[in-house]
Amino acid sequence: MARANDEVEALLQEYADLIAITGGDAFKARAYEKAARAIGGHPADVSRLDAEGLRDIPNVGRSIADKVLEYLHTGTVAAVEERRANIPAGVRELIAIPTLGPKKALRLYQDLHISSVNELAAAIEADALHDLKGFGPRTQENILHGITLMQQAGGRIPLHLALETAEEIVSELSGLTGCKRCAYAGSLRRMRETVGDIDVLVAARRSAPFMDALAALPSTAEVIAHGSKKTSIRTGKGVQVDLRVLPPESWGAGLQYFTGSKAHNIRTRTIAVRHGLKLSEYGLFEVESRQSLASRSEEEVYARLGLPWIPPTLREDRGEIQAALRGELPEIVTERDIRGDLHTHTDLTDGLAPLEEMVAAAAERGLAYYAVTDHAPRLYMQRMTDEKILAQRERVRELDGVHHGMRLLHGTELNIGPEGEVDWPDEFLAGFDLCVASLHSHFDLGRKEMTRRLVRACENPYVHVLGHPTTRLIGRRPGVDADWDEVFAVCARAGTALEINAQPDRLDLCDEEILRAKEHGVKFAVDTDAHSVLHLGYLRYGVGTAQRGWLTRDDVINTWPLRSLRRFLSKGGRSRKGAAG
DNA sequence: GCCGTTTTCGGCCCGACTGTTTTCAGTCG
Repeated sequence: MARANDEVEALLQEYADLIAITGGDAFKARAYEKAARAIGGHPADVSRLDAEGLRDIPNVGRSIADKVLEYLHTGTVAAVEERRANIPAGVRELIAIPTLGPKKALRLYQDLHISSVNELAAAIEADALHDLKGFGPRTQENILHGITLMQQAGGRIPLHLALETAEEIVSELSGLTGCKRCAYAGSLRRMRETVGDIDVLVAARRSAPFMDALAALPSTAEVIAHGSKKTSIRTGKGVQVDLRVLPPESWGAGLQYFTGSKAHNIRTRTIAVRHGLKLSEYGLFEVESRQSLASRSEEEVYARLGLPWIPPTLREDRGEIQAALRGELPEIVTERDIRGDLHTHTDLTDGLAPLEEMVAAAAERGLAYYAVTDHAPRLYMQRMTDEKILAQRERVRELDGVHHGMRLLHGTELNIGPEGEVDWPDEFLAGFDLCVASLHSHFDLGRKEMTRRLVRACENPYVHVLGHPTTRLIGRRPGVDADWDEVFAVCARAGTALEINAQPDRLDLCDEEILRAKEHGVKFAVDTDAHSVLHLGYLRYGVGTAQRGWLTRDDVINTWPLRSLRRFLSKGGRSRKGAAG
């Protein structure tokens, strides 16, 4: 089951969208948006809260608390249903298209009765928009481009949604009698940034109970196929799940086979053939005698092929087989290796939780150090001032070491201006323990200007980490265009770390860029960019991405002991920056 | 619709960019 908080968040967000589309009070729409975000990021389960408990959540007042209770008791909210009756669901989908907001969506619906993304694309193709006010050629071009972007992600689910769904199902099926093993496989196990469908494997003698259980789960909206070897369902959120039940003795071979990738498996099967063997999802066999040589565990299968066990995040045929044969597989970084988080927010800017709560939650997770990096003034909407951030620093110093001895660093997330300049003069920047610098505007400079801009920011002696370097949003916005090899080289030289932002819609840098950057000798920081306590749990997605980029502990500065990290942050004494090369 | 307080209502995330509008509306971060 999805968390009730997530369902409520989605419902309130929908209501906010519907208010905006129907031209309702913009502040009211924003109030619902804020409440949606607050509930989504609230650590406690809203389905266990009463009216009073709900109203204790910031930005939730009487009206919204009542609606939440109504939803939890009846499954619907009358006010939302009313608005839904007036606006087809497809109209709301339109505002997911970048550059197309509620106003344009309403105009398209009212004037041309367009109520789906496909209808809109067709209308543009047919030049049906030429008389519509506010829809000039550039606007139409931008809309088409936005639709293309959406469709490129098309059908693929973001990693975190897939992982949450998979874990729920694995947990359900693991509890059934006769279940020897249960795990998810496929691209999800390899931690790809998006996932086409979820593969779940069960090792058991009898398959029927598991097939039936999957089909009967409350989250199952549709049964696509229901057989004895394989059952496929689609969840209410549109995620396809394939379940396969294997005999226990085939577990390892099956897990290896269904984890993929296809290219990796072709390699392993080729090695098998070369040994006169055959590798399938049922085991590794001698061709002549058809005798099974290995199948119970992945380790056994790989070992019989003359290979060490290869972590799933490396199984992309990017040289991992060759490295394994040479005995040179990297010891990839794990979540346990991460000692600190170097990019996080509080409610001083756009985070949801106060400093105290973020710090306490981080300490609970066992971190040894933690950097607070709220937004700098030039992200105007955050209204940061010198006074506010200095007051925060005081408080950070007071809290340093208070929770489980966790050490605190006071930092900020600077904005990289069009020329590569950042907020605040050097004297002021010198007061921070750590500065992340990120792009938040001017995403469409030419490659040359963008490269120069990033290079200048990374050469800044007060910038320690380049935050979400490409600034892509998966399925919504491509990364900025720059000569990344040059940027990476500069980062390596200047001692500026590249962030691997763990927010599941960012995962920025991505795996392939990490591999390239690593070639240049860059260091990395795997950060959650947490805006709520729950986001601290996103670390796993960042670590998965780092693994896919073959990173080891040495490559990732926030696996280091604090003393080593501080040495890195001093950037060779700052003035001598770059000299150590 | 929420919040804070100045208990009864005014202010709320501000500014920039884009495209098309001819003076600004819509969208975004």
